[in-house]
Amino acid sequence: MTNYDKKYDANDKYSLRGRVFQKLREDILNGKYKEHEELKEVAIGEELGVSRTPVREAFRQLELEGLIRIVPNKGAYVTGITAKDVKDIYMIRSLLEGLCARLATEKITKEQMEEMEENIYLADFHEEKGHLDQIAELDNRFHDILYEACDSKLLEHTLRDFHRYVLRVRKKTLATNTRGRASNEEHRQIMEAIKAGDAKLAEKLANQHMINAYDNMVKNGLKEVYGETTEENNKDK
Amino acid sequence: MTNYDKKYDANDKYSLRGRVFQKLREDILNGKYKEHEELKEVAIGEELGVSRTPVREAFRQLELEGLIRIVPNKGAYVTGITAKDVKDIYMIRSLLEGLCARLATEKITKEQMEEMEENIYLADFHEEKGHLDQIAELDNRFHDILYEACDSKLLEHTLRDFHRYVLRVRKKTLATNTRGRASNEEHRQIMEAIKAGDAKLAEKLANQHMINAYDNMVKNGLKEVYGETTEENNKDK
DNA sequence: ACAGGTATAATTGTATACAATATACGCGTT
DNA sequence: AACGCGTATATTGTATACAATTATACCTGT
Repeated sequence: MTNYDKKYDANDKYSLRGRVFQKLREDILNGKYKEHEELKEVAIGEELGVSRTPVREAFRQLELEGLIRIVPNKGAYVTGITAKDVKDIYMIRSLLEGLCARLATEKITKEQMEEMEENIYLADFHEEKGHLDQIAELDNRFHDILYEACDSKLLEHTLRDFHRYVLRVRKKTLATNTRGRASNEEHRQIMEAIKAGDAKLAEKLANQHMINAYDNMVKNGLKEVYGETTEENNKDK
Repeated sequence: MTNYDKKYDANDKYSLRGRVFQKLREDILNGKYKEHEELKEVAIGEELGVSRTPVREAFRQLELEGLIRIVPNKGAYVTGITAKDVKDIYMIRSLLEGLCARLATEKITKEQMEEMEENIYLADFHEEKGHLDQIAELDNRFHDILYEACDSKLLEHTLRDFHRYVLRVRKKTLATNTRGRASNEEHRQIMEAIKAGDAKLAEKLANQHMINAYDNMVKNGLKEVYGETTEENNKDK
C-alpha cells in the first residue's frame, strides 16, 4: 500500500527500530516465535540490547504487516496463519500475479528480461544438483523481478506483502518434493510469453502458476501443519 | 493484510495513539494536510495535547496504511496520490472486487443480503433528493457489506485499504455529476446476481463496476486535480 | 476446600529527558 | 560574488521515568 521506495525505506537498517523490525520479522518467518506466542517489549528489548521505544515502534509496523496482532493494554501476539488464510492469499495472488505479468509484458526492461532468463537458467542448474536453498531463493527472486517489472509501485508492494506473508508456509513445501522443477518450468513459460509480447497468455500462465502452487501445497501436507490453527484462533473469538 | 478484528482493534479509540491515528487519518483524507506536506511530531502533539510518543507510533501506522511516508532522520510527509496510482488501484480493485463478489455469492448471510437491498433502496431515495453526502456514505457502505460478505478476512482488509486510499480522490467525483445514479444501478445488478446465486455474473459485474467508476473519474477532471502530482514526486527521486 | 477480594507484581501506555542527525545560517577565504 | 566550512538550531531517534492497566498470588472468610 505504501509508496515504497528503497532509497528512503523507513525500515532503515541503521536505526534501532529498523533493525528490531527486520530481526523480528525474520524470526517470525523462520518460526523462532511460534504462532500465538506473546512478544514482550522488555524481553525483546533486552535480547537485542535496546530500550522499549524502538521495540514498540517495530511492533506497530509488524502489526500492519500482519505478522503480529496487538491487543491494547495486553500484548503483542504472533498471528496464526490458518489454512483458509493461505487459500485466500493464493486466490488473491492468482489474480494479482496475473495482472502483474500482463503489465510487465508492456513495461519490462531489457535488464529485467535478462535477469529473468538468467534466473531460470540458474534454477535449472540448482534443481539438477538438489540445492534446495538456492532454488527457494531463485523462486523468490523470480517473482520479485516480475513485481518490479510491472511498473506499479502499489501492485508491487501489495504482492510483496502477500508473498512475504506466505513464506512461513511455502518454505516447508517447495523444498520437500518435485514441485521445484514444475515451478521453474512454469516460470519459463511465463517468461517466454512476456518475451513474445503476449500479455494475455502471460496473465493466464501466472494465474495458473499460483493455482498449481496452491494445489501442490494442499497435496503435500498443508493440512497437517496449519489445518488446526483455525480452531485455536477461535479461542479469542 | 492484518487479521483484522474489530473487537480488539489496536487503533483503539480510547488510547491516545489510537485517537491520534484516527484524527490524522481523517485529516489527511479530508485534505486538511496537503500532499507532500511535512508532519512534525511536536506540532501535532501540541495540537492534540499529547506528547511525541503516541504521535510517533501513530506515524508508524499511518505509513503502513500508505497515507504518509517516513524518511529516517528527516520527517513524515503526506503521500501524494498520482494519477497513475489511482489507475493502478482501480485495476487492482477491479479484480479483487470481482473476486469478492464471487465469494460473497456463496457466503452472504440473510442479514447482509437484507442490508444490501435496503442500501440500494435508500440510495435511490437520496439520489432523487440530491443528498450528496448520504449517497457517498451509502456507496461506501455497499462496498463494506460486500467485503464483509465474502467471508475472507484478508480480502476484506485488503479491499478496505484500497478503498480508503482512494477516498481522497473519489470524494471529489461522485458528488459532481450523474455517476451516482449509474453507480447505484450497477450496485443493484451486482446484488441481483448474488441473490440469484450467479457467482460468475456477480464477478463480471463487479469488475465492470470498477472500470466504469474509473472511466468516469478520468472524464470528470481527475487529470486537473492529480495529473501533475507525478512530477512533484520526482523531486525526491 | 473454595470463592471472593485485595494487595502485589508484571506489563503496557505516556511523558520527558537526552543523544544523534540533518538543516540553515553566517563567516571567512579565495 | 561564490564557495567551503563550522557552528547554531531544529527535528528526529532513543532511553528512561512515571502512570495506568491488567494479571497473579495470596489471604481471608465461610
